[in-house]
Amino acid sequence: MARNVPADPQDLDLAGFLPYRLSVLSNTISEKIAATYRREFGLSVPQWRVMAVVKRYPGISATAVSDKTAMDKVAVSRAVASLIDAERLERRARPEDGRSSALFLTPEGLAIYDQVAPKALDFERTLLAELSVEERETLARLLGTIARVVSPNRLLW
Amino acid sequence: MARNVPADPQDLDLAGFLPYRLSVLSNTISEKIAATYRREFGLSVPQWRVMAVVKRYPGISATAVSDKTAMDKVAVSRAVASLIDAERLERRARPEDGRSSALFLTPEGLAIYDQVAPKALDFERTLLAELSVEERETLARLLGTIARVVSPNRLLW
DNA sequence: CTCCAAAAATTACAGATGAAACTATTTGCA
DNA sequence: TGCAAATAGTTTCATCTGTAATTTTTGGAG
Repeated sequence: MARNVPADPQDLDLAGFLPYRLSVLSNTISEKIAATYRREFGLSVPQWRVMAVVKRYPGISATAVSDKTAMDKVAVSRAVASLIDAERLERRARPEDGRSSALFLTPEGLAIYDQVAPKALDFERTLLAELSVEERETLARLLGTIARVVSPNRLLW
Repeated sequence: MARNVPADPQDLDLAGFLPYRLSVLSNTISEKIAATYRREFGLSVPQWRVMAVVKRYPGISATAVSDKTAMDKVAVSRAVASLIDAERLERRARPEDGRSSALFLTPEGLAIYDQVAPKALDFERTLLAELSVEERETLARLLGTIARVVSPNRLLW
């Protein structure tokens, strides 16, 4: 069997390495949430993110969606195209700027949103169920501090 | 301009939604670390993860690497194949089980590990620089609690 | 005005990824 | 012993993803 070598202080123990733990945790969580709306509505993660942002900011442009979600602009473009194709999103021309367009949920898109959003929030509640209110606030604050270290210019948080 | 619609309690505000924040934060961090070792050593994230685990557990099998890292077995297989090709990893047959094999870092692999690991740890230190020792412990504990909710059967943490 | 750099969005291409099928080996057990 | 089921790992194929190039439109310098 594999031997467990004594830890060198220079050594990187993945199990205790914050970036790694965040990555595994985040991927596991994202995959679980995505599985539900993929199965029920055929939505991908980028598609769902676009829908959530457009719901909150009706008439937003694709570039602004990209800024708000830290998604690649190509990913946004593709998600928007497929959502429009599925008649879940509508694009209207902007009179004041012919380069960009304004995005809105269609009634069908809104109906889907109204089914998915509560499930996502339920899932978050489950995640946080074992933390006290103070612990939740602490977690949010600590993640915020780290986020600001990583991307100081990001406005989202 | 896009209007900011008043928040419905049923609404999902991405900026405050934990799974989303974790995802953006984790992807940003992973990308920053990966950029350094990709540029300097041509290592991908899966490759680096395999190297880190093999360093810690010499002679480990590919399946065990997959379990420890929550990586897909296909991803491990490909990372191992490319690392062997680059002579950074060595595969030895297991006399007791012809299906699996034992993985080791080559001297070159170890030399790379010894250069990358300190940089990764430095990066982690930077991330945590603005947190007190107690806050770091709290963060680790809170993430651990959530991780156990998400995957109770996972042994890693 | 006219021209050109910059911005919004899409397209093209190449590399990464994951599910499912496949091969090889081992194990359990009738 | 013999053989079905399970396990380790690889390959295939279709899809996804990111980078770079392209298109269209705008806005500002001269």
